[in-house]
Amino acid sequence: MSQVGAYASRLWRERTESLGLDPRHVTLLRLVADEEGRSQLALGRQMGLPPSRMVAFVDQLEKLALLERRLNPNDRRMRNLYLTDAGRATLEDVKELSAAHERHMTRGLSQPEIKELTRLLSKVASERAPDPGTN
Amino acid sequence: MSQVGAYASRLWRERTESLGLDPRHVTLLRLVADEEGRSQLALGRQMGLPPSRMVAFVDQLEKLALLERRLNPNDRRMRNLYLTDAGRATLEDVKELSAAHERHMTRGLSQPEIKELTRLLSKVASERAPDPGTN
DNA sequence: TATTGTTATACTCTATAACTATA
DNA sequence: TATAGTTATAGAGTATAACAATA
Repeated sequence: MSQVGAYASRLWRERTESLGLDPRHVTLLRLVADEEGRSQLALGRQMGLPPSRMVAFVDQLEKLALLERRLNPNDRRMRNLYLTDAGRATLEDVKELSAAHERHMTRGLSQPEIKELTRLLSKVASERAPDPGTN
Repeated sequence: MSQVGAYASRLWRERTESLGLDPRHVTLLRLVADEEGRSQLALGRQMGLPPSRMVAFVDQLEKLALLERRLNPNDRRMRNLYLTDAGRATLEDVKELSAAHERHMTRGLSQPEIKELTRLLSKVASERAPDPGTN
């Protein structure tokens, strides 16, 4: 699982680089799209990033004009994040990239095998315990 | 696949830390055990590490007295690597850790499901060109 | 006084290239 | 001159803590 996962991650990284992004940029874009207007810190917590790291990621995406910070008028300490039109367009590209990636990774499997692999991996993922355990 | 793989890698890292090692230390120990007496550079190439990085890894494992450098008498530029008795003992611990890790990751699956998952992942892995993995 | 976001700082990991000792 | 290994150095990525603005 680790080996195949590492391979999938590496290939995904290479694909995202064709958009000038890295996988975490993509994750952030997706999270912003899920619910626009959330604060930097809230998104950072969801991604497991400390506030100081979020600054850099948001800076980079804002520099690429894919998202923008807007001051929250109700609490002017907060910067809420919104996609730009370019950001939305980039997310469409990401979806194509993602579909191509999945097709590539599973190209040796039949359709039923893909379904079964997905089911088994989901089952493994659902067992995820917060505590690594003594076993 | 990426998600489950990342999770498996993180847990494996945490387990190896209980031995004061990291996953690449373990990989290096295993490679040395596979064939003792190979040179640093040869092992570094196999792990995809440049010579300067190998120095640090071997230094660390030698400091822990898990392996040792011996000058090759035929070509005194070469340092060939050998396990110590402590290194062999540690590899036994690694095997237990590894078995526990596998049991933990697959604890939600039945025995036939484990076999099927292994088969499908192997099939996916076999579709790609070999590349030095991180384990 | 607490919270959001930013900046400063230090630490780790890394690759590259200079260096040594052998060949 | 070439090769195995080492050391020096500089760059990227990171976490932590100090800081400014706002509440």
